[in-house]
Amino acid sequence: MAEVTAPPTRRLEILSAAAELFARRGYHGVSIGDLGRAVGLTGPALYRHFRGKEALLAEMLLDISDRLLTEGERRAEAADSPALALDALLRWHIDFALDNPALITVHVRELSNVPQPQRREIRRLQRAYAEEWVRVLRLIHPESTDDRARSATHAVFGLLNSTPHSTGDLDRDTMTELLHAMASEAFAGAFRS
Amino acid sequence: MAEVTAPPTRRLEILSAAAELFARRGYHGVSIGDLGRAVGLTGPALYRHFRGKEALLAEMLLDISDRLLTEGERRAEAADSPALALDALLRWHIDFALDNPALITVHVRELSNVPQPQRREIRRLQRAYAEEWVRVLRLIHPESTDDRARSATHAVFGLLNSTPHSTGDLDRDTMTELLHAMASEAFAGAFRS
DNA sequence: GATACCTGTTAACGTTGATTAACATCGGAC
DNA sequence: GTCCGATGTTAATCAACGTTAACAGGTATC
Repeated sequence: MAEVTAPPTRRLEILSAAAELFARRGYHGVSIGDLGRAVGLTGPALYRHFRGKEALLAEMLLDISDRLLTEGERRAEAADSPALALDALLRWHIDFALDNPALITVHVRELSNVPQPQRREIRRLQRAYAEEWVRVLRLIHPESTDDRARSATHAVFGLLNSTPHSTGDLDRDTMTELLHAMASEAFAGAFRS
Repeated sequence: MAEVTAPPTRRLEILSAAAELFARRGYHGVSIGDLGRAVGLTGPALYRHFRGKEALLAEMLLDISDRLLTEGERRAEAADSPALALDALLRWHIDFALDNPALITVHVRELSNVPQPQRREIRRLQRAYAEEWVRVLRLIHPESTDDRARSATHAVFGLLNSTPHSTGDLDRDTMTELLHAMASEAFAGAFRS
């Protein structure tokens, strides 16, 4: 019995292919037919797995936002000091971005195409994730302000999420260390008066 | 014939409105009708000013790429030292991004929707602009590599271009100095062994 | 004051796209 | 062996979109 529902490998396969295509051509630039073809099916077959194109995008973004927030909070709270918590957030985000460049791209670009009930929830998760960074930053720099920490956080997100546009000149480990060094110093610079 | 062409104020008005809409909803998410309505016209009226939707986007991206490159090179070469040239590039890019958040967004997202003859030219300009940064960085850090400088440059572009996503919490001057400090330190961190 | 060009408009066309309907196959439960 | 749910397919529907055609007003020039 072990399993409650059959392994939904098809859904995941579709979501993965869709992320790739949405990242490359944008949500509206990809048709249901394209999506099906990418996994060896016809367009209408997708309706056996998703309510529609918007629902597919919504599920994708919800999943990303939730993973970022949940694991980010977990690692930050497991750290022994604010400085180490920031380091944990940085490493988690960098790993995620390097592992899932397409997801990061879609996450940052396509929110506006998600219909309302779920758009609000995704926004909430994204905001909560950013606020976790702000919280940790304020512990390290209590003399600063939330606004400044928030702007610095978004700037560092931009830096880390630039990964997809970097044509893989550097190997993975080098890239990880480069991004970590740049982001750390960027934060330091943000709070040096 | 005195005048070669009448002052193309309508064209500029359309381009400006289109940048705003493309940034918010994506190229395919905006119809010709939307574009016309945004400037108080009907859709087909746009064909009096542009060959079509793709041509409009192409012109927009060509103009941005050219302005970034031309003025960037001008300022970098007017500087008295590599360090000052980098500073000039930073200030130019920050000013441009804060002045034209919508253009920056479109510039970075919609290249794939430009048809081929012009897509290649835009790519060329974008690459040349990035290479100008790489060139200046290598003058400052001759012990590093082009690959590393290129990756660092793209990361800093990501940081600077995050502006549009930052909900204007900070005033313009504060934001300028924050971005400048973060980007400068990010570069420093990229080349500290 | 007729002519022509510039800049609009509305109506029509052809295509594409998301979605749904109707029908097929297949594997397991009974 | 039959029945059924899960998962596909192809054909049909309906709206939206980019583009073009046909037509109109205004201004400027001769």
